[in-house]
Amino acid sequence: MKLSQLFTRTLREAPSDETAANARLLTRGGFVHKVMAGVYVYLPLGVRVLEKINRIIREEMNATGAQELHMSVLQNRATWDATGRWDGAKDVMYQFTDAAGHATGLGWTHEEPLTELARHHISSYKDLPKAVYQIQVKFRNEPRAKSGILRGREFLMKDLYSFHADEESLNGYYEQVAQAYLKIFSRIGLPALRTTASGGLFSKFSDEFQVLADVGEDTIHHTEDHSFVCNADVYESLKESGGLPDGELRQSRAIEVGNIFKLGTRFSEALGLTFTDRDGASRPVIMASYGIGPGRAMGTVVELNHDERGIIWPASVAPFGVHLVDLARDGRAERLYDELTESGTDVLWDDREDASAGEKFADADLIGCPVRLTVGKKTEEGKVEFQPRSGGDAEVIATADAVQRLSR
RNA sequence: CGGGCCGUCGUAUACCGGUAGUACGCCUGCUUUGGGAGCAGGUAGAACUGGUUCGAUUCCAGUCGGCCCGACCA
Repeated sequence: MKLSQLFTRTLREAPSDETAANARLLTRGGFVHKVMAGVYVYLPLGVRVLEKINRIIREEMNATGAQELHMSVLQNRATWDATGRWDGAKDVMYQFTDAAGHATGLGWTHEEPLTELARHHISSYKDLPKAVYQIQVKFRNEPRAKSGILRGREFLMKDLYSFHADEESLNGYYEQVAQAYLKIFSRIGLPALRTTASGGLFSKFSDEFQVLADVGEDTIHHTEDHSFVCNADVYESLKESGGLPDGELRQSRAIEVGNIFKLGTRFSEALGLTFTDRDGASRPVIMASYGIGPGRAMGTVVELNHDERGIIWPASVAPFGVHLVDLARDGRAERLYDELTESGTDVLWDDREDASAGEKFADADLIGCPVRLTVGKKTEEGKVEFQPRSGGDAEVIATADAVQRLSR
């Protein structure tokens, strides 16, 4: 990608009304654009990051045997009346009447429509277990959007739903997904803590995945080594029942990047999702749901990985692997760009004629690709300056070595 | 939804009851190129409505909008 062709440009200063680091840096770098409170456009650079996050999620979800589908955003009232949640959700769900007079809503979660859908495809114990997921936009009329892209009214969610004939199957898959979640966050570069939370519907507890950060809106209690972590909802009841480990627990703010939840038969019973068991009896399907917010994960990565000059993306989710600063504009950078591209490395080539060296370096720091390569008049023929964004000394190496190092 | 702060060119800011200025951006020309270049010229702005006033961008009220704290967040 040539920087001269990029749709967006960077801003020298952040909008004065944004205080969250993720909003300030993502806006300055041209990753996102705020339309209104809690509603952000993802610009080309932002989409590249999101797509890398989503690819990781898909790989790990597919590895559990789950299959991707794509639900509708428009939902009808009848589905929601089956569980009584049409009225119950009226504060959070965008509801309206369409031109034909039908009560319609925008999806803020998909348990009801997904359960209804599953009735068409699950009717026997032989059809179980099954798991499907989507990466979809969700709408929630949040009373207070906040913290840049961390809490919006329109946001992406990966939601996975699993269907089981018995609890043993449910518990086994639930644990499998918990492990997949830890793997996903690790690959994204987020040190997520599996956190005991209130169970709500079916089981005593659910699991949240929390990343320590001061901008987080959750409070968690944990041992120093994080071998035990619980959220504020269950802290008191664990304390009363002696469920806490010995010793002093720390209290920290954290961002919830994922949540997994056993639903039991709440939705299957309400919507008539049953299966016929071996003995011929009709039983409700046992369900669980599992969510990750890819946009929130992206914002969390920025919160954890930046300095005063800009973002420092982990290689796994960086918009480009390499930011190639071309100060010489004599064809050498272009040859390097071609070589790197052919070897499978994503390169953002700053080929601008009218930008100063300082501006190019500043933009490279701001956009935050993990490696900056510089070709300038000072650079010897056949050499290139290699500078990791995360810090450390710049080194001048042969272009061939740079290509080899980056293609690994 | 309660509380607080705030709305001035695209962005960041200044000033002022009477003419809206600066920097960056953007456009033109020339000169520049290893840490946000220089010169010259140009472009573009007071959220909306009402009130006070001879006169309001400025003061007052309402509306709309943004941020922060809290409540809320299957």
